[in-house]
Amino acid sequence: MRFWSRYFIPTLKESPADAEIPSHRLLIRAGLVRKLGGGLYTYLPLGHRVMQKISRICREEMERSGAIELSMPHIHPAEFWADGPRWGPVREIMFRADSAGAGKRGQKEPDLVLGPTHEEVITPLVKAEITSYRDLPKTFFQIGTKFRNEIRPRYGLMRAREFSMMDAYSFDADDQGATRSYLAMKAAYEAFFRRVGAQAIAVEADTGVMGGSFSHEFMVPAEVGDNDLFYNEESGYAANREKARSAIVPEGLAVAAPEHAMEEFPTPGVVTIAALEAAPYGVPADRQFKTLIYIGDGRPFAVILRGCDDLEEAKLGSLGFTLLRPATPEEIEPIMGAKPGSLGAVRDTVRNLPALAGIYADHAIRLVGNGTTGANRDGFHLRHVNVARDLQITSFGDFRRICAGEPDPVGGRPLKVRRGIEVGHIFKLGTKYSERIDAGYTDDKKQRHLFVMGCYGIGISRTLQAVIEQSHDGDGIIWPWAIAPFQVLVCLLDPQDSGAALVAGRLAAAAERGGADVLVDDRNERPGVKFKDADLLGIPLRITIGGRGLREGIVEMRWRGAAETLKIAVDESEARVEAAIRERA
RNA sequence: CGGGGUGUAGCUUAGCCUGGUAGAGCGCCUGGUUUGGGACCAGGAGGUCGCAGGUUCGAAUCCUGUCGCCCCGACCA
Repeated sequence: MRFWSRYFIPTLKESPADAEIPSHRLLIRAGLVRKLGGGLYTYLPLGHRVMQKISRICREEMERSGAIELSMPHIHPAEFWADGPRWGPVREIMFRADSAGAGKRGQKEPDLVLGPTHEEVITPLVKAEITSYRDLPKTFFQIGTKFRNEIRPRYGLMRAREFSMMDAYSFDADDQGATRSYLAMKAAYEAFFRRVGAQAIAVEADTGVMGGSFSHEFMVPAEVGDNDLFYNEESGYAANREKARSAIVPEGLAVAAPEHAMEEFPTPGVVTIAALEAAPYGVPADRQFKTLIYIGDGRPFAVILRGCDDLEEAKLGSLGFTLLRPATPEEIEPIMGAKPGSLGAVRDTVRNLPALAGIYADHAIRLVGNGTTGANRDGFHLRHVNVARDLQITSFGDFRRICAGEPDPVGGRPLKVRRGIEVGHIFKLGTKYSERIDAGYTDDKKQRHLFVMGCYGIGISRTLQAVIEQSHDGDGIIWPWAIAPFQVLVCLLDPQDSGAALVAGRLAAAAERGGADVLVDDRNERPGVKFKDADLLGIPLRITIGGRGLREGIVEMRWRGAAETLKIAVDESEARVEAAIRERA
């Protein structure tokens, strides 16, 4: 039981100017956090309590799933990262942790870095400590601080540079085992998000820089989220934008037969899809082939899409490149023979075909069949180009960005789209990390194999804010019972009245017997101030004790977010409060 | 890193265009009156106007640079 007058809950009437979204404003106004710098926050006592509760529930669910808790350093020798498979892309967001010293070593490669996650630390550990199939499988987890020099911290705890994360790593003997570990973790995640009161849904996700074979993201639907989720409730399909597929191209659709002989025609100055759509050409965008040149790990390659489609860059990851960027016009011209705007992938028109690592076509171009594309000659295009007869294609794949309304790939129902906050992510990694550092075990036939790994993360601090974003009203936060900083607020309107204070003490004790964390507002403030603060803090159950009620022999009980106030007789109030709490908890 | 914005008291801000003693509300301190939805009165403390240069008799205000922060883009838990 804590007394507000002796605790520390600095609430604010007005929002700080730099908080834009409701959850960020409420974090600050309700006295949960204060900003130290961009993406850096102090957890005040209330915020700290919520973090502790979320962490505890997370720990319980991880342990229930069989995962084993440990704790790794935050500071890592940089060589562990340099030896790992993703140093190149990841180092850009890593802080260096070298001696502040006299600034003498600033330009050198770092000796020490701050951990953004721990695959590069735990894989060598397991390599050294686990050598037999008898010790598998194992899943380890920890809950702690991560450091990422995000290019753009945002929205308070939503994307911070220092944040709290639960990270877990599974090691299995084989692929089936890894899938079992993955599914166990997925179930643990679902239980965790349910318990903390977050309405998170699992969606298929891209594996990104993490690599690996498949993955799910856990998303809290919210307008302020920066992920697009495509879904259909009836079919149960859900995926994020990077991964989402649609069934606009029927299975096994045959490419239309050629209709005419291909022919070149002049298109002076036409370098966009839109210009070719316009008079005098009048070629609809969905009858055009768009040819894009990218550089993947230093090698150029081409992607063909319908003119009306956009490339979903993340989907290029399926081609196996780790560093991707669009090619520059200077890089393109010597290879293709033309500048962007006149490119095509028609056989024999590419000037230096061997320079291309491949020509990858989106399935949807089969819907076009015969269309128009660039001639690899500035100012000329080709019409009556047939996908099968004329285009030089290495392989087909899914590269386009899908749109809401397209049929979902499971049942063909229209896909809907909404925004979401990513609060958790699970990856089936495979052997990407174990192979890199040759981490493996010996089986019962004395054969050596690589560990098949999975890795898993839950943003603890981000979950905190996502819950607020999902559960608030115009007056303040509405905490789910399980993670509320306090579950019961005893609102003592006349702290000077010893009779009222006595009742308050008894009710607070009763609430604690019921299993609640109790805060007593014993401040010398006017009732209006206390009520406003109570709503702002969002403690689930408020018990109000005031002179007016006591004269009638009653106290009041009100659930945050509920419209009605329950009046209960003082004599039965202790039993009623205790019972109400037991029922809720 | 590109684009846009912003920096004045603990918080929210006015003043800046058109240079001339830095103002308000909240919060805080003292006293009094109040006390069921952010009270009222009286008094008070608190600001080298982000920082550094420059222009000027004079700069919060104009110019240059720099730093911080916020928002939009690519990335992430």
